[in-house]
Amino acid sequence: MATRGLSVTNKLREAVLGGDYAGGTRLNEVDLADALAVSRTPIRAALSTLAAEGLLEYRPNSGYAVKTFAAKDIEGIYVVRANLEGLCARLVAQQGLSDVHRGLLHKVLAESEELQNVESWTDEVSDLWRDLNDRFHNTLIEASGNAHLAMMLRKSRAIPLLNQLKFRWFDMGTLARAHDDHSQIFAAITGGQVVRAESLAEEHVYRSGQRIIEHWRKMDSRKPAGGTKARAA
Amino acid sequence: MATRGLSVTNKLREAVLGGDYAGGTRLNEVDLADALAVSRTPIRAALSTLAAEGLLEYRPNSGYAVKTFAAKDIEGIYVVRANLEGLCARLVAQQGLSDVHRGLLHKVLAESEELQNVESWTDEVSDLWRDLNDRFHNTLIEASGNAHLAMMLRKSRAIPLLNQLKFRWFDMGTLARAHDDHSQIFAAITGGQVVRAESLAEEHVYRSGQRIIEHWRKMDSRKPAGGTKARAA
DNA sequence: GTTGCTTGGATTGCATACAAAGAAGCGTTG
DNA sequence: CAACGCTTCTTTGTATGCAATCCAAGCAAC
Repeated sequence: MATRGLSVTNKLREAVLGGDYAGGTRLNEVDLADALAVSRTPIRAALSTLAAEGLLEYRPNSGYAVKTFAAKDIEGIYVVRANLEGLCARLVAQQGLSDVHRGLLHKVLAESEELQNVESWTDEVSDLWRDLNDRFHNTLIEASGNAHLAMMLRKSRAIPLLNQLKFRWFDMGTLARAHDDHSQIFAAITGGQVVRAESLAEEHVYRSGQRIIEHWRKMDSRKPAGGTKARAA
Repeated sequence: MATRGLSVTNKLREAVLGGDYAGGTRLNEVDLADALAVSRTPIRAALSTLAAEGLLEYRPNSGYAVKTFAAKDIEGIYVVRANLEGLCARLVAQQGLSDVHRGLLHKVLAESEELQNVESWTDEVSDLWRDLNDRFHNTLIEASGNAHLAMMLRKSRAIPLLNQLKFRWFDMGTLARAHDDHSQIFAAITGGQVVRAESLAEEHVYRSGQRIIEHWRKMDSRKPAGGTKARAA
């Protein structure tokens, strides 16, 4: 990492996305500075950046706090994301895939296919799938060639706490369905079925959103806490 | 404004969006600090925020520069924005309008109707229309009740230099068409015509995007400059 | 003429001291 | 007992000095 500011920004972002801090946690500048062994200056730079990214909330003269997301917020985010992923698939289907991107997707699908053979859903499998899933979606985004769309989707996928939850609750059946979705989307794209690619992708994201919201609600109901103070990262 | 940091952020944002700096202009911290009569600290805060918002580009140890947008970028942004505005109209049509929002939209449309009677397209009329247009779209966004969608659309509409150009090239015919679009979208929404509302809104934005891209290309071709140094705001 | 190195100036990165705003506790007063 | 105002303490906001980095100009060697 080039500068401390960037390094801190990345560390903090990861911590927030990974769920190290509960929603609403206030982030104290000096505590963070001590914990990360830098001065307040790079900390403040990082905080302002993350606030602009929408991960933190800022109140003048009061500081930064981890943004809280109610189930309704997650719902709103997924409505948008589904739409954008649909758009993305449509664009790619229209333009066609480059050899490189086709190769990448093919590889992802092959590895996913292999993953179907494991017996049970462990945390390790969960991490493997998360990686494959990310690669699939990221490749599509890159293939769309639309930088702005890429930025929007990145923001729509960066939600505090979510990484903690993501895929932990999967089972082999859900995995099979998700993999099948990916295969179908890929087929629609290579077959130039523009409309089908769009609606498949949209539906794919929408459905996974529904599952996430469900689990988010459960988490929400058993988590009364607010305004806790942050501990060191 | 509560803090200097926020004040500077807003001033700078306005300056960038308003086209005070050419694309690629490097923003020197001490110059800005002098010009705005504050120290470098709030300037740096503002710059990092605006970079996270996507208005500036940051290079470690080298500073911030106004992001440049090629016509192709504008095209990409408008593809996304059209899709999102379509989604927004669909959501509103699904949920129905509250009395307040219906009233606001009605008022906007009435004022737009009146604006049709002016004889020629002056800068003053342009500003009036910009206000009406913003109010129409912002009201729809608010009526959607989706904060994330609102954020995405805000980002899709905040493009450096664009405010300078926007609507200046309109004529009475274009105005009539835009106003008619708004009326039809409103009618579709109040009539619960969900699909129609979506495609009308999408098409409305897409078309205006086409015009903007056209004018952007013209601007681009007669603007060879790069890397100019910033003057005081 | 071109390539590579060196050096000086300009600019950003970071730490720290001090100022100012906000929040919590405490005592007073009705 | 409640409410108000004061005080004090915590935390953020700002300025500034110094260190680190980068960039360009000049020079030397090929």
